[in-house]
Amino acid sequence: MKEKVDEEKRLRPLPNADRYAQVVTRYSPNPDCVLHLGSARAIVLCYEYARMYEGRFILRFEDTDPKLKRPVLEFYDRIREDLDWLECKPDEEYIQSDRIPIYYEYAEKLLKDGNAYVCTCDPELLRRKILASEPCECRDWPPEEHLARWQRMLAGGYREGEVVLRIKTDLNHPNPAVRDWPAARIIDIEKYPHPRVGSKYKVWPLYNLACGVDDHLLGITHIIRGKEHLTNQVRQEYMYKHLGWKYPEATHYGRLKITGASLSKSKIVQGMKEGLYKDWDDPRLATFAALRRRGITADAIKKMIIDVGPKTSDVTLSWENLYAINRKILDPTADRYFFVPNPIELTVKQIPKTFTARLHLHPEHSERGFREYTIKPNEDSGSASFWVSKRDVDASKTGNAIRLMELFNVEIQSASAYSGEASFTSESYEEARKAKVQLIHWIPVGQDMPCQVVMSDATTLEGIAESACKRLKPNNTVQFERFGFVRIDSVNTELTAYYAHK
RNA sequence: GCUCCGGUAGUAUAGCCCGGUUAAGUAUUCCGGCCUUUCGAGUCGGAGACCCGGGUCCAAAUCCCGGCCGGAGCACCA
Repeated sequence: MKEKVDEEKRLRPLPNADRYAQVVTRYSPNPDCVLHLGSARAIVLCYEYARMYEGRFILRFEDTDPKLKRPVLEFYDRIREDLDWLECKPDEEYIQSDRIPIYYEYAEKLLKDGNAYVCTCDPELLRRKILASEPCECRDWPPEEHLARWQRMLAGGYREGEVVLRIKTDLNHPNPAVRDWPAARIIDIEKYPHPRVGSKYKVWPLYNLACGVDDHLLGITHIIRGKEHLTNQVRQEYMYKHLGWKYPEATHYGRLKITGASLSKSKIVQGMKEGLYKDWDDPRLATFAALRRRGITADAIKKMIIDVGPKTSDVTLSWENLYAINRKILDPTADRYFFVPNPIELTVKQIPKTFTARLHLHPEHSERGFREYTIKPNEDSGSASFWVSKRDVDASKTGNAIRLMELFNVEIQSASAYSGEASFTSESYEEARKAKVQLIHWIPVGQDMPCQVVMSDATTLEGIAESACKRLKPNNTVQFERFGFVRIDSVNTELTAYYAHK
C-alpha cells in the first residue's frame, strides 16, 4: 500500500495555529524596488499558510523611510501585479504612510507610561552610553517632559537628526542592539518628500514601531519573515510588553539565493540606473517580471518555495531545479513548432512528387491538431528548398543521410555557410529509423517568418520560424522542437520569443 | 569583536524534538537501457550525502561537549 504517487510535498504545520480563531499572515515589502525571487519565500509561505488554515493574507506596504529607502510610486503597482501573477492575492491591503497618526498615538502612550523617551543626545555620545549599558541624561526625565518634547517634535521644533524617540528596554541586555532601540525620527521632509504623502509628516516611525504596532492592530497571528529580523522580534517584544500585547508567532527563514543571479535589490536598482538592464524584466534578472517574461510559471515558483519550506538555513537554489519543475508544468500544455536558429537554405533535389506533411501540435495529444505543409517540387528541377539548422547539417557530414521529420529522407551532398545541397533518397520513416539517422526539423522556404529568440543572457538568437507561428499570441508558451521552451513575446511580421529553458 | 542561528549527495529536501527494520527516503542532476518521427516527455536501472573530533549509550544523522565552516544582526534602513 504505497500511496506515495500523488503525495505533493506539504508545508509543515504552523506553530500553535490552533490557538487562534483564524490564522492571519502578512507580506510587507518596502516599495523601493520590484519583487524578485528572493521575495518569493515570504510571499508564497505567507499566502500558502493562510490558505492552508483558511485564514487571511495581508499585503502591507512598509514605506516609512522617505529618505534612505525611498519608496517609488511605480513599485506599489508593480508589486500588486507581481502578487497577482503569483496568484497570491492579498485579502486586505494597507499602506503604512496612510497610518502615521496611528503610530503617533502609540508613541504617545508609550511616552505617557514612561516606556519611551525623546532623546536629544548627540548620537555618538548615546552610542557609547548604550554600549556601556548606561542611561543617557534624557532617559530618566519625567514623562511630561518627554511628552512635551514629542509635541515639539511633531510641531517642527527640531531639525532632522536632533532628536529620536526611543523605546525603553533593558540597558543590560546582552545584545546592545536591543537596548533602548530607536522608534521614530525626524526627516527633512522638504528635502525628502514622501512620494505618497509629500511633506505632510516630519516625524517618521522606524521599522519596529510601525511594524510592531501594525502586526498587533491588524491581528497578525503568524509572522513569517527573513532571519535578518530575528533581533527585531526581541526588540518589539519589549514594546509589546509595555503595551500589554501578546507577540504573534514568528518564523524566521533563511536567505534565498540562486546560482548566478543577484537577488540584491540595490544591485538591481543600480544596474537599471547604469543602463546595464533594459528594464525590470531583463532576462538576466531574477525579478518576477523577468521570470514571467521568460515563461517561468508562477506555479513552478510556488512549488519550488513550498519544497524549500521555512527552514532557518540559507538555501542556494539552482536554475536547473526551477527549470525541471517548470518543464513538467509546460510540457503537457505547450504546442510544438519548428524554429531554425542560424538557418541555411538546403536545396533538395530529385523529389519525386508533391508531399504533404502533417505535424502534430503535441506528440501526446493529437486531438490538439496539427500544422500542414505542402512540398511541391519545382517542375523543371524537381527540387525544393528548406530552412534547416546549420548545426544539423554540419553534424551530418557530406554523404550522410538525415531525415526531415515527418517528411522524407535525404542525403547531404554539400554545405557551405549559407546553403547546402541534398537529394531525396526515400520516404519511409522505418528506413530512417533502422539506419538510426538523425531526425531534424525543417521549414519550407516561403512558408516561414523571421524569428528572434531572446536568450537568458539577454543575447538574441536570429532564426526562422514556421509560418504556422503567425497564429500565436503574445504570452503563449510553446516548445520549439529540439530547441527548448519559449514564451511568445510579440507577433507581427516577425516573431519575438523569450527562451525559458530546454 | 559581541549577540544569535544553522551545517544530510552537485542542488534542494525528509528523518533529528520522542536515539534502534532507512544497510539514510524523495525531487532534481549525471551515466546507461527501453520507448518515442524533438536534443522534450515517459519508463527501467545505476552513481552520489549524515562537517570534524570526542563523550553518553547495548545502540547516534538523531542526545551532550569542543572545533571547523556558513549565515544573520550589532542604523535616526526595512
